Amino acid sequence: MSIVVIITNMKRNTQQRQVILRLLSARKDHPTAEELYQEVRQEMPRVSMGTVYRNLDLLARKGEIRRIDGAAGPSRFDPVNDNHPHYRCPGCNRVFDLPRDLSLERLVDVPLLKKHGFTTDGLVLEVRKYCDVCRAAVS
Amino acid sequence: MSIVVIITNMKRNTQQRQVILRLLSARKDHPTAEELYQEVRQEMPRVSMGTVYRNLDLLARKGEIRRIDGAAGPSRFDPVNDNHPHYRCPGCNRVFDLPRDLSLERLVDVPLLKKHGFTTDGLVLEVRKYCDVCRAAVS
DNA sequence: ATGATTGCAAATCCTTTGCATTTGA
DNA sequence: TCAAATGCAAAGGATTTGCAATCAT
Repeated sequence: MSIVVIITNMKRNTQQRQVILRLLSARKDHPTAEELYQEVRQEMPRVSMGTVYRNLDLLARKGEIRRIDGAAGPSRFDPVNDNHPHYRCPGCNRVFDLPRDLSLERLVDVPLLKKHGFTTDGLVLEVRKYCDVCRAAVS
Repeated sequence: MSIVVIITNMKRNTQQRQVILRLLSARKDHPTAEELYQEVRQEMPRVSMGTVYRNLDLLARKGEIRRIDGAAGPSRFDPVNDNHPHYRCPGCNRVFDLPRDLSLERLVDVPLLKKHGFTTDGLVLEVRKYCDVCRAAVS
């Protein structure tokens, strides 16, 4: 049994935070912090990268936006060059293969994707689950 | 029309390369370069991080292993906090939403995942396709 | 008033790279 | 032999952080 308390203070609705959120929301693609910084700078020339990063992180942890990068932290490597799906342990952040019966083809409608012109090559599917070690640690 | 030539020299089967590949293959999880480096160092104390990185990169580009990190490059942010799937353009590396009719539920067998204890929260599904801008540029 | 947030700069983390030396084919 | 690959150390890009000043409540 474990109780997780997420402390996400965000007590002030600053100019910077509003502008960052507004500009991010106005975009159809999904910009990097740097790209957003350049845009924010147009209307707030004195804003700093630190502020952009801090706010994006805060908003993401509060659940108002989402950070999209399979990778939390450094790159990981798989000896098998294949599109098989992975899961990441929220505890230790390590990555593992899904059990063999949960193959990509069984989990994902690959033909439908192909019909729409998306390549299944380089496909990324990552889900989450506590690994055995971390599960044991909290029980 | 564009012809892509991938030049991946790898003319020598060095001690370092063999050890790196053997140790990576022996693992069930998917280690970072740093984790692998620590392991390689046990049997090759003089190996350098540069060599580990260079070999992992070489092996990945040759297709013998796979680099797994949704993120090529810096983090990207999505104003919608939601599990919707994305595609990445191989040309400009930007990230976009899939068309609405390709919803997560339509593409992925979420119930099957849940039945196996995987959380669909924080799920990452990323496919590839050239964006309109890059498609126009090569045609 | 006062504590959250900022700008700034330095620090940190991960990764790549230049170069002289070593080594596998 | 001799280019590929290494070790080392320095550079690079992305992100975080310490701190004094500022600003929202």
